[in-house]
Amino acid sequence: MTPPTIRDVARHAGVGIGTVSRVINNSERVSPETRQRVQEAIRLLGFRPNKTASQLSRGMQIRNVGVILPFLTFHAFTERLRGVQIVLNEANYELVLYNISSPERFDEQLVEICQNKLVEGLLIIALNLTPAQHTLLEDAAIKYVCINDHCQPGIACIGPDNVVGGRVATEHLLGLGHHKIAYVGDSFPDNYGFLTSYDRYTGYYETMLAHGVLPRPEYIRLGEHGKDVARLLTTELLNLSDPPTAIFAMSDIQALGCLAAIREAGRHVPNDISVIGFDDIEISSYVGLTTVRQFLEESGRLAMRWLLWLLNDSHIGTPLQLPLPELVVRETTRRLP
Amino acid sequence: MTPPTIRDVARHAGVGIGTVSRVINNSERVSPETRQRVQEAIRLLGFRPNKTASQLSRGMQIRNVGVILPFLTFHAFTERLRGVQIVLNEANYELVLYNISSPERFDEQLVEICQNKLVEGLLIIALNLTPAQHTLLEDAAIKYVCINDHCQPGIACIGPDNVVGGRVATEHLLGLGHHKIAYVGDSFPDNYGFLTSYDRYTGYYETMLAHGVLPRPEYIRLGEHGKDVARLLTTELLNLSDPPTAIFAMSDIQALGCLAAIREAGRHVPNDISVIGFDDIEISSYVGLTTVRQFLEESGRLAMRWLLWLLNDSHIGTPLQLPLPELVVRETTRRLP
DNA sequence: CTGTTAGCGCCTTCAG
DNA sequence: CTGAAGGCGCTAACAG
Repeated sequence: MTPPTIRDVARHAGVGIGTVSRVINNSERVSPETRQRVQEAIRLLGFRPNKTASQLSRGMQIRNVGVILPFLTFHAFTERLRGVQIVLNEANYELVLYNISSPERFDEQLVEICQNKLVEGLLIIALNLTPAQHTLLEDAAIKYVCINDHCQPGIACIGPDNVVGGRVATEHLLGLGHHKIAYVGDSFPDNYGFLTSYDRYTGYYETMLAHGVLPRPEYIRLGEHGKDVARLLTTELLNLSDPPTAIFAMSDIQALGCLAAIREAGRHVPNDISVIGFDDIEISSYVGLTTVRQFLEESGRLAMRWLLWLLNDSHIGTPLQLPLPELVVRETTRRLP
Repeated sequence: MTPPTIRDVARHAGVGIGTVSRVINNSERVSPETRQRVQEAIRLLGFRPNKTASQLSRGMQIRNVGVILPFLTFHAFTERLRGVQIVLNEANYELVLYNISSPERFDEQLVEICQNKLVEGLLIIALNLTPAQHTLLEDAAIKYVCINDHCQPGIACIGPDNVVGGRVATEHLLGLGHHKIAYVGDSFPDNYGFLTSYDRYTGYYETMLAHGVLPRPEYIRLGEHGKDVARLLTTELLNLSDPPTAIFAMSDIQALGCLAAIREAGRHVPNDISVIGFDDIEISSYVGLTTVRQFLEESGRLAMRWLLWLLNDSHIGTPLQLPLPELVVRETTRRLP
């Protein structure tokens, strides 16, 4: 059944469409009885004005940009959203938020988005595009920028340098005299095909080698993303006959899991063992976690600003760059006695 | 300057509008040269297809609901967003996110939203509506539900019972033998006219009295919302000649501030002093904070489900109820020796 | 106060 | 392959 239109209502109420329009727009120039009749017809038919038509007719066009991301529940993502909002508040765009519930649904949703033509631009956070998906977007004339670890050439993309970040973390630990340094992170590649963990691990591995210390296989603990898995992995580490004196967790959330495991084991941070995370989400400052900052909010700001340029100046300006990951020393790392 | 239309492009390229339409929709049935010419004209004029017209013409209507909230940066709000998303993922609505940057702008934005007619429904989080704003929304035929402490009669609204929550927290502390209990919270009413702090304080105050202990004025510390202010207030408390043995912070974020101050003062939680928060945001489980749970995610779910009912069944069903606030005991409270 | 008439910008036949 | 015409559902002048 095609939904009822203003014309159906008019016929039903025995009035002209102009009157119906007046009623739904609360114009004064309608007699109470007529209004009454029209409103009844509206209720009867379950009529709901078509916003699209209304907008078109009144010549106003609402500009939307979309943000699409996999986990609204991840701090590293919501914190970027803040940056996005900051930029958008100035611009005259509405923000449409798409949250991918599972990897499989991403493609579906992208197709929908392209068909809808609701948004003019799309900010794609932590999601890898296939070539097919690129052309899909191009064809739909939807401009997009990605926040992503691995920037593909020719597409607007910003992201942190995770290898450098891994190095920064590892050098900090090494500089404190630690050699028995463990790595706790996501298995790579993860479900979304991401290599974040791999890169941070690479930074760790190379730095260790460069300093002449060979990372021990039993110190590398990989698992699904999340605090609890990290907690388990850390417990395993602590139970080793020769446990590490420091842990580099690939994310702050996982670092919090490490902290929990260490506390449960009755050990103390940073006296017994040092922990460094990665991301510098807001929580970290609250709990005093030493970490590597990757400028989350700023990445949201930059990316959205770039998208807006694309939309309005229609040429990629100077590619925007994020600062390199930066060490933030707080209270969970300490010089090895 | 009114933006160029498909007709301008057609004239410029010396073709019919049908051809232009075909080009922008990637139809096969266009000769390469013609397409070339059209695309040039498009670029030249900076033409961008009008999505509204396109949608209308192709008979598709996108349903949007909006969520409007004051601080995207507040955990208590973003966690509700998750619940919203969960419900929305099933339904066929897009989510438009409005972030209020300042109290003054709220009214403006609301007016815009009503004029736009972009969204059919609105979920209003932690924002008080004036009667004028109610009728504004009614007139625009925008259904709405509020997540709010104080439900006004006749409008769809759900929210936690803060007085009960305050009682729960206070009773817990009292039950542990504490009498010297401080309250750290927002000044009331806050900038947005909210009485959240007042209500939680009321729960605290009444419970104290009911147990025959008179709250001491110097134990009541009010200030702006945030971790750092709470930290300062707590330091003041600790410097009192007769400091409290327990603190009830009106939010988990503020409780974290208390924890920081206590740590800085060289005291230990929960041995020297107990702390209980309010909200049970995710961070709290990470840091082991005892708190009062107010079912954030669930409130988002319920509210959005309600809104969807309003939109599609057009009558308020049984008002949805949130569970009462509930004690979550973790590691920051302890029986008074 | 109310019905009628033009469009809004685009897509989709339908002839050519 | 391409141009012209009709219509999507609604609003905004107009006449009555």
